[in-house]
Amino acid sequence: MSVPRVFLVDDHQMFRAGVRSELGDAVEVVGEASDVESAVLGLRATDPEVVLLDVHLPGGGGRAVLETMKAERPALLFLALSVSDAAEDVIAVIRAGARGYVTKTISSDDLAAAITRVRDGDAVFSPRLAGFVLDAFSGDPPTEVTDPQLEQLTTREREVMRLIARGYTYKEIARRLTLSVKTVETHVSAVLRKLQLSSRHELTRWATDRRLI
Amino acid sequence: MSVPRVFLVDDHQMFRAGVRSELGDAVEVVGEASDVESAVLGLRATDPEVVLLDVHLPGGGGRAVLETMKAERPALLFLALSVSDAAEDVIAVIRAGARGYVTKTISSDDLAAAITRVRDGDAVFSPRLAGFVLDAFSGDPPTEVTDPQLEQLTTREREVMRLIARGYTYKEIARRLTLSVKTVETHVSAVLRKLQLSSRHELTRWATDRRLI
DNA sequence: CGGCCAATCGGGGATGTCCCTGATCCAGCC
DNA sequence: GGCTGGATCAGGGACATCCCCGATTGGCCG
Repeated sequence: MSVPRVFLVDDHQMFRAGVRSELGDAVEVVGEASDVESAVLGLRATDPEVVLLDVHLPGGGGRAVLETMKAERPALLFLALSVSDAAEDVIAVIRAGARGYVTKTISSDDLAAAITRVRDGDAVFSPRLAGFVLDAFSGDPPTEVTDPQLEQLTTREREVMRLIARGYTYKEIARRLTLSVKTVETHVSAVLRKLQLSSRHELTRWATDRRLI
Repeated sequence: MSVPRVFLVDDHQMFRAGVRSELGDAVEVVGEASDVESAVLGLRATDPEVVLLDVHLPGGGGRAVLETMKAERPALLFLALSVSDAAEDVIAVIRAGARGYVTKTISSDDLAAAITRVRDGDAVFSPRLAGFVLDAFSGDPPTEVTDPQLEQLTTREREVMRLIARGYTYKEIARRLTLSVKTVETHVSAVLRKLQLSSRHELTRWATDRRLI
């Protein structure tokens, strides 16, 4: 069994050095990059089996790399890597086609095992994430808080509201939730009307005041 | 000149490995830890000059380590290290006694230089952070910050930038400053280009982090 | 004087935002 | 079966945002 050929994408030079140093024998690092553009160029020029992909990346985030490459190289396997264990980050990157998601607290042994398993076709998740990942793909959203204002909103409207408050465009939200832009517009209108607000900027402030983001 | 004796505190094993691997000759790593408790124990048992301290740490955060140790070992120098460049994080850890703050996007050369400078008594900050850190501690003089990013902006651009970050539309800003909408557009474009941002939403976040609103 | 730059304004165009009307599908309820 | 409400989508329009191109004025400096 040969070691997996891996491409590293992470904007932290120190972290990339750690991966090379700790996984030296367990994987073969065929290239690395620190932003979206150089990642795409590097992936085109090399032939890795697994891409270790940081989620937070200058130039568009890890999803940008994923979406660009999966069209031209569908066989490429992505293992997402992040400091964040937020459900949205996980779900978004999995929806975009990643075959696994681990946090940066992972040990070198576990990371080597995760890379190998992804190379062999498995999906891999950090233990803490496994639960709600399955939850998100086969169940209804977890319990919501009971805020009199928030209660007026349907669950779908609440999802859209959070993304709006974070500055995502309608188009981005549509892609993220697998909806049409028009449906997003409908939900946004409903949210603004129910909360008696008049723009996404006011909504951002409203959500920030309530610590919803 | 001997190399600095360094103690690493970071919950990412991979990152610690990166530091050891990249800074191998420039520093002497006398110990490391991945959480608050073992950091305190390790620091008592060793004699480092500089502690490289992650801000987000299981068991109470980097501040917990700082506050525990500065009582029993006041001469210990702390260089805070974080993925975050948010003003709150920086200010809190500096208040607690850290002598510097760098983000994890730092290169190995810069990190080695930063550690040595802290060992020699300097305070070190990532370029992007230097401005508002000084601002936050230099007290009342509302002198414009010496932020390299902010300095690129002309006075008029700064006025427009503040209003944009507060959510005013171009039309409202034009009326308020007695300008044409087109002039406002010009200024906004210049601000976004100079700060390398791509939308008013990002600008809002940028300004909020820097306490400019 | 000639060059540079901050500040001001315009045309035109590509998107993004927000609202209006109207439509279909499905689930629960009386 | 009829009714209601949640979720989905479409067309069209008004306006906002952001970019490209351009222009003029005034001040400062070598």
